[in-house]
Amino acid sequence: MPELPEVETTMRGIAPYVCGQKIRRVIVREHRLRWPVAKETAEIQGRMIEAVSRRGKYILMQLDRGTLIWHLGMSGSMRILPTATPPEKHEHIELQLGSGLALKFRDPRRFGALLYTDMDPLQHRLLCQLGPEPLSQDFDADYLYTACKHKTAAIKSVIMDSRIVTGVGNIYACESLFSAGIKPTRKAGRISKNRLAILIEAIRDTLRAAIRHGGTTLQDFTQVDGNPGYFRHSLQVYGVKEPCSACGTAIRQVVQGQRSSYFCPKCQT
DNA sequence: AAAACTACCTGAGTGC
DNA sequence: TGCACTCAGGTAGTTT
Repeated sequence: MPELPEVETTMRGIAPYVCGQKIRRVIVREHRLRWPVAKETAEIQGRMIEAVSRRGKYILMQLDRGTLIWHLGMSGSMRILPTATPPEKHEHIELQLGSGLALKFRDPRRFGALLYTDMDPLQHRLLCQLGPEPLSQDFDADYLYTACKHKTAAIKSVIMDSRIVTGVGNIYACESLFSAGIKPTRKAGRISKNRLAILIEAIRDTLRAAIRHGGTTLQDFTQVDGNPGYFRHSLQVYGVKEPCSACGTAIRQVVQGQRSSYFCPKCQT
């Protein structure tokens, strides 16, 4: 499931193949994604891709004029393949490049998106409300303590709120809370600043480790070369059937805000 | 104001 | 074998 590490892996994977390339042709086989594919994509033929970056779970593709904004949704992935490769099922969008290679976007569940803006993409209405990047210095204990203060919501829903901090989804929220020894259902306003500082480091460490492993593949996600992400083998609680690796207690699964949370009832308080 | 819930979607897995 | 059903989750928008 594409969270920050999967998006980062994808962005790094495509960058060497798309930066400096001219967009020769755009094919949109299915417009009905989370939002209809931006109509401007019909007019970007001939433009140059100058840079690729990431903000939260969005991939920004800066052109010589305008910016493409991609989101992988829940099942999106990107591949770089020879243009002549026959499209796979659910391969909705293809950017054919001057190199003879093509960027191919596949998304079975169509929760992804391709948007376009002529303005500063960070001011786009979907991006302007995003909180700090979890790997940046802005995300520190003072910030999180202030954000959590007086909140009665569970800490897990707080760190999954993209306005508080961006890029943390269900899997990495569960894993980070396990690393920090904090129960996902604990009320955010009832956690000390010291423990929040530990949680911040746990989030950073978890995300960085996942990026090193090429992300987590449960079903659809693939790296740009088609390989899965290998962080699945490092998961401590998410979807884990075995007892806790630290203390041997059975991992518990509870539903929180329509999402499954996994935690060790002994290690996490 | 904040928290909880809903809709969007397909494929994998389960049980009969 | 096949059908009906449940579950998975990112996030904008709606309701409580």
